[in-house]
Amino acid sequence: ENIFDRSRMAPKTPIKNEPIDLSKQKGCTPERSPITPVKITDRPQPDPWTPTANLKMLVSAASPDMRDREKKKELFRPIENSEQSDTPDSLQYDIVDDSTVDEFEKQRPSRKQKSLGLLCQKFLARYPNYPLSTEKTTISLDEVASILGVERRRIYDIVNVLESLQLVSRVAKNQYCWHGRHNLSQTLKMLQEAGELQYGELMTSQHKEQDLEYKFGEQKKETIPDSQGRPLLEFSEPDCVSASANSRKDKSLRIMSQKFVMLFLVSKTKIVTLDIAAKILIEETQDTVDHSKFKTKVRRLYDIANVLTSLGLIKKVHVTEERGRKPAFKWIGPVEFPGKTDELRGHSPASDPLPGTQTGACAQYQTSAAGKQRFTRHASFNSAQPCEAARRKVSSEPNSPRQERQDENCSKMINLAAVCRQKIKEDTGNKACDTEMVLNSSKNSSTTLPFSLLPVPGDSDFCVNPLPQAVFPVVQADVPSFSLPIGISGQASHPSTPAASKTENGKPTLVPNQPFLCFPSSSLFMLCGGLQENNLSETLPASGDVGNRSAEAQAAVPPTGCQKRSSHKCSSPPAPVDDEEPAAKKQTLEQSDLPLSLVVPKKPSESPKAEPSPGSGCSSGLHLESNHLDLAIPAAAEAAYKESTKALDCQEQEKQSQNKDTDEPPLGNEHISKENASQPFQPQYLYVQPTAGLSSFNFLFSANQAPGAISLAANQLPSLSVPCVMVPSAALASFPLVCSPSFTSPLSPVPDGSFPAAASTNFSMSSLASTTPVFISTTAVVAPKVSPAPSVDPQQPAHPALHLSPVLTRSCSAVKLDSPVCMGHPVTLLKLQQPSSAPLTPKSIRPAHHEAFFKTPGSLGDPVAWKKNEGNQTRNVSSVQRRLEISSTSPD
DNA sequence: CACTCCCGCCAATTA
DNA sequence: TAATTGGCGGGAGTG
Repeated sequence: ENIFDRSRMAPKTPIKNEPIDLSKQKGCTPERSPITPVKITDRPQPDPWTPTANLKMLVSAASPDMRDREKKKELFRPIENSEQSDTPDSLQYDIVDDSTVDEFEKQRPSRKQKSLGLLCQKFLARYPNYPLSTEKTTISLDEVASILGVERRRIYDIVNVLESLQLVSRVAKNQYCWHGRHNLSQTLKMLQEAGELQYGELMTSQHKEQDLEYKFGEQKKETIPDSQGRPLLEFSEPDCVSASANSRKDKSLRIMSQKFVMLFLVSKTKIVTLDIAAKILIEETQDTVDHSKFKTKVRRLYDIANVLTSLGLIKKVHVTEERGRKPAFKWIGPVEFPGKTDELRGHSPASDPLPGTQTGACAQYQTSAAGKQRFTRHASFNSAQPCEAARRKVSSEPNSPRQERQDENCSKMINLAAVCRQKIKEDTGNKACDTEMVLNSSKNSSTTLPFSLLPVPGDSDFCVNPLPQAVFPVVQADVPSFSLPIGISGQASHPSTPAASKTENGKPTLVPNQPFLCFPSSSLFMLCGGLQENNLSETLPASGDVGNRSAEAQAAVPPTGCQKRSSHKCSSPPAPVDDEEPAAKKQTLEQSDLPLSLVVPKKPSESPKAEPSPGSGCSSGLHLESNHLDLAIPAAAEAAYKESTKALDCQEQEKQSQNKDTDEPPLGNEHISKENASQPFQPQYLYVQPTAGLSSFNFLFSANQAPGAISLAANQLPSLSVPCVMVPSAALASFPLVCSPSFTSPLSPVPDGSFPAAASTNFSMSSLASTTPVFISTTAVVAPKVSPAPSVDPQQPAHPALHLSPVLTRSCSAVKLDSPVCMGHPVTLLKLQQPSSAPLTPKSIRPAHHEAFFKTPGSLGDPVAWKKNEGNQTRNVSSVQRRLEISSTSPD
């Protein structure tokens, strides 16, 4: 807290605060004291206060509340860090730009600033995603409310949702216990299972449910009506545990939240429209859907969605239907929880080896709850009973579990990697689609998008689960080597890591090299893989210019990357919320916290770091900035990181990287890789987050040069000359991997023409802007068609429009063979319009700032500070990145 | 105008 | 009874 506060503080202080400070301090932020107004540079007087502002000041002076709000605003900025904040030491970075931006914002607190999503981010920023087992953080509602400058009511909104996912649990009045995401995957799994039971039926029976959902929400209702309500309820009802009191609670936001999440997990497409969700959630009301009630439900869903978005579990999208476009949310969190892991199973309380597992969750729950309370209401999982038992049993503290969890995470990650690999292989073998399908198969026969299914790595958690089946939609095996976050890969290589052992479950076959990367959807990542080593079938080293560029980019990036976000400076904003927002609104990222290691800012602004190779189209264009390998795995990674790192070299790397941050720009990867030993050189991919404009596409650029290294399946991607692959975000989400195929001449026109300059790496997205969806397949380009009206027939696999058009699907299977990757653009490209690099926003325009950021704002001054907390740094970075993006995007 | 969703009243629960 | 929670919906901000 303190941390950001400072930064915040500083800035604001000058103006409003001063008068206020006194008062503020009292309650809110004591922390401030330490603050030194570091960068205030700008902060200056902010802005001319508008009359309103003045008024506010006065008011605030008079009323504490106002002050609080003010604070919020202020804090607001800092918040971005939030995620990472837990480790907060280094925070400074923000400062720099803030001034400009902040001021604006400050001045007129737009509604957005007050949004629940933002608030949630701030909230999340305060706590580590993967808290150490030992530490248990308790959250005081009052405290948080005051710190964040909001009314307590709002905190409840956030906490209730978090509670539904077991990120927190209520310990006592006004007291919540922060668990972090350790249990998230388990929780999700439980929800998924519950969801299948409840909703699944529908689905299975009706297959389409989802289709319907997105397609026709209403119709669906009909079909499902009965089933829906009831089953859902069950789940929702905690009763199992102790239903006792629920009246009110039943409706509670938390239950709604769980149901909402269940819908995503059950959904094939992973896309749920608001109205459908509302209808489903109204359950009982099915019949009489009051309009008002519906409206209310929708409002609540927005609340929930905002929180989930902040967690990086979903993102806003629009589904275009016949009727028009509807707001919808897409699940970008982990998708498959292969149940397998023991833990996941969860049900068996006793069995769990790890506390972390469900049981663990339960335990925590209990523990936290131990005292008493509400868990009854909370636990809505069906499994509750077991849980209870478990809980009771488990009185053990959460802590221990946590640690284990972390380990688990690591292992999980590893597993994932393994899985991924396998998948890849499989995919390669067949169509990825198929595999996916299979995986998913459970539910949908319909071809959903192949990719959609994939587990997304939003968080490490996701990764965590061993996906037995997990398939990566990835194209082919191409790259077998995704480098996972280093840690992982490293681990893989090093047996020593415990994780590895654990991982086993998923697949024994972990290959060291094989790392996978999970991308959080939002940002750009560089992935390092040992391409060379492996041959990525797909990844072609882009030999050509592209390659070079990419290489350059790599070089540039890596270094930065190496720094990892730790270097915050690099900060490429990970598509922080804002960015996306423009497009989809935001993912906010939860991920942010994650270690996205390689996040690249989309914005072209300049890549601060990269610059050395300014030319490199990629870098320049994309801005890749920082990034680091780790990234791949998101949050988990972090956790894993820490621990694993130790085991591995990661730490060292990080540190080094950190150290280097500033210094070494290029080569980060190498360093890392070396350290890892596992891979000398990792091919890197850059994943570019969809910018606002491009929301739908994701690009992956191969960074590596190594040309020959990759042997694609010969043909696989031949067609694409472009080094980059665009993937529809949707697809991407599902896929962890994307490979850039070849190098080919840069300029070679892309079929679609979509990438004019593909070669150059600079995408001019503009071309893309055209709504036409572009598919890039090695072999063929498929024109996606939108099939708006899916055949209702359940049998037919009509895909929801959203997903790839059926064609794709098919094509995938068909085509895919050839091309490793199927790129479908999901639905229509809604947001492509802007090229990522696109128009800089005014803010973005200013290079100076960015650089500053990158350089590290706060840090500029002292890198050292940063270094202190490595872990933190990462986070910080991310935050920074976000920030950047935000700034850049915001204008939009 | 539609979509979002902030705000905060006020009831249900708890302490 | 007071405080804490949190449902709920008016209505404002955005696009």
